[in-house]
Amino acid sequence: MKLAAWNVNSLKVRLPHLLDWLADQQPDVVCLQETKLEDHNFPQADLEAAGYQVAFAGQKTYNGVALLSRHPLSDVVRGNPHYDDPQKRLVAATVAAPSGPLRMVCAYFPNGQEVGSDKYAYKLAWLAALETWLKEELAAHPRLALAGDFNIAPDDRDVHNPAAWAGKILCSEPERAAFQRLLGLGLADSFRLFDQPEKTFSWWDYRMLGFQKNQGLRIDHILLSAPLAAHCTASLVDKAPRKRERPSDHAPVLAEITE
DNA sequence: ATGGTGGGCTTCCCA
Repeated sequence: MKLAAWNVNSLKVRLPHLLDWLADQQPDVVCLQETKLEDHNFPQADLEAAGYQVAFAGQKTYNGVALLSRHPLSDVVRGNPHYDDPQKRLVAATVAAPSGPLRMVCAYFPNGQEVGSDKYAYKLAWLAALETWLKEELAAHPRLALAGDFNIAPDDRDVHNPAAWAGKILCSEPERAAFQRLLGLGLADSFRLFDQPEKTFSWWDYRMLGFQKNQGLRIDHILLSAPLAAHCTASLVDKAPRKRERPSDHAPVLAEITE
């Protein structure tokens, strides 16, 4: 089983990249963020033709998430039942994986813009509500994965220049504490289950030649509940799509789980 | 401290 998460920064623009990447990698489940499409514009036929069932929650201009699965999807939930949010950031579904049902939660965490701003307060409130909901989801679904753009670099290892980013948005202590609370629910950061190359990131600013200089952050994650983490055999960032022309500013992340 | 780039119902907002 190959699970993936990718912030595509406009599915309309990135659909060709996504279709190429699906053909290359053949992931079983993919969580997409920043689709920026209303539901009636979602490219369902193209993705079904590529072999994927889809579930999505989108809106115009901003946000938008989608789940793709080669196995049947059921029990789709859009948004957090504990947090009435006009911003489309969450979609969850149960995947009928060969090894048994897998609860997949696709998330686009708020960016927060700047520590102390209104958007930062929203981010922290959203994180608290996510924790409340996930506790219930985990109780109901022991085999659960939370994947997406967390907009949190959990550790200084996940930051190209920790001194410059210290206390800043995506790296602040309250954000990192919220990430640790998610782990405290019984989730593991799949990437850190393995030895990893230093300076592995998943997002690079379009500006200042960020990618060329590898000035990035690791903010896209796949968290696994214990029964899944126990069977995880690999977790990595696939930088290849970020090297293409007109790329998303994020690279896809992957986790493999033995059947 | 600023600004660089990119996407979007664009002349600003969000990342």
